[in-house]
Amino acid sequence: MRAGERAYRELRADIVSWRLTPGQVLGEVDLSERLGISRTPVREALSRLTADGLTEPHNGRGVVVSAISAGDVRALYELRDSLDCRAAELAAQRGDRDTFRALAEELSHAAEALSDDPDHPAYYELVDRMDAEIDHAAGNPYLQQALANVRLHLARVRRLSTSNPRRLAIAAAEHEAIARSIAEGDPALAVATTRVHLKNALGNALRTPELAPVSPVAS
Amino acid sequence: MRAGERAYRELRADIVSWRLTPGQVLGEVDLSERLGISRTPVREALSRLTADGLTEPHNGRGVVVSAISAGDVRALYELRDSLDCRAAELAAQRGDRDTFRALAEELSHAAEALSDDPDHPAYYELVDRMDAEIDHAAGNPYLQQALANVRLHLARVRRLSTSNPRRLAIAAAEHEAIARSIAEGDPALAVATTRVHLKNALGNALRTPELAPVSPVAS
DNA sequence: AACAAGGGTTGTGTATACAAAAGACGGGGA
DNA sequence: TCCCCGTCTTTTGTATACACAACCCTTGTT
Repeated sequence: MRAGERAYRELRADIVSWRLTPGQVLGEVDLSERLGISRTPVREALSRLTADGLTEPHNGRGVVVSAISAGDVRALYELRDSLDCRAAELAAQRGDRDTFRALAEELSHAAEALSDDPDHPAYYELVDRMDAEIDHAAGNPYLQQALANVRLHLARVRRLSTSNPRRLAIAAAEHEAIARSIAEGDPALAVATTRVHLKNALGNALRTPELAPVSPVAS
Repeated sequence: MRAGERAYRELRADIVSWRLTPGQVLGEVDLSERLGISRTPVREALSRLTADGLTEPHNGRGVVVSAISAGDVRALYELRDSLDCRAAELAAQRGDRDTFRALAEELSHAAEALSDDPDHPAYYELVDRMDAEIDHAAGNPYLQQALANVRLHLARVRRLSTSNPRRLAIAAAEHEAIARSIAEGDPALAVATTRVHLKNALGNALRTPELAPVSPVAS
């Protein structure tokens, strides 16, 4: 694989998983030595990260990992509400009903899988698959790209949120409701179920204590 | 100014203004010679353009200017509807009423300015200012960035659309209605007026004959 | 002792050289 | 005559070298 691509994915994973914390300065020389590649692909990776909003230019000198505050989470959910509701609405109009019926069925059995694994990878894989199916059903590449960007930032928040089994069980039921409303081809209901889910998800995300109340200046 | 930044803006302007047409292959060496800079900043500019969606990787070999079809315009307006309506809604909740009252007043007098200039720069400047005020009032940087991306693509379409004075006069009235609903602090009305405007704007944009009916493969 | 000026150090922006990979073209064989 | 394979060219991907700018530390002066 191309070195620049590898560097980008590695750094992105480090940021999303909070191995790199906000305020961390990313110098080109440091990274090129740490990753064993030259500065050129490192520069490419850093400019892509900055375009994604995961890093910010730092006083004209390098880039730093962006902070993410409770206000950012609210703003992200505001945008996500617009995008997810529209995607669900379109999916209900255009999607394949059997696909979403099958997803709803799987989600109804997800409660058992929740207690199996400590990090619940099977559940998150299922949610990711549903997101992908909604994207595909909406059939709108611009909407899809905007959603991908929002999900990137939200993945960062999710790694911080406490994923207690109780909330996950409720979330699974909410996802099932969304899938069923899409399967029934009911756009208005798809919007409503999505909105309900996002309202609860935001409430849960804001319960994260590690979130800075306001965007802190990286010191 | 940095050479990469200049190259990016120049190429972006060329694409948006259709001086570079879809399918045009952008080679790094060609561009570096044409712009009088080395390949390094050219590469940066091209990767940013590709991230914006204005260019696409071409068979693993360089990039080409993206095509934009009637389907793309529909998809863009689907996304724009979600984003603009939400922005107008938030602006109606959070915005400064006097600002939008003043904008509405200016727009009500825009009809006269429409006949003055062949390309109507004063009118478009006013619309851009209103967009900026809505962005500011919404106070959501993520929404703002998503909107900027959509507007970039729509600017490309607008350069192709026939801007007949009749349509522009109607559009000005629609914008005035949006500004007034925001000034009155009525979120639901702001959404409604925005949606009306977008519906008409889409109809006008789709009347552009140069738009490929489906996304053509660049030959 | 504090502040300012200057030099050194560090890091980015750009250019260029080198390497690698992916078509294009031609030759040879069936 | 057509197809396949090898080589060749062209273009991208990566490395490195150089130039310039910003910060920091030191030193001298007030």
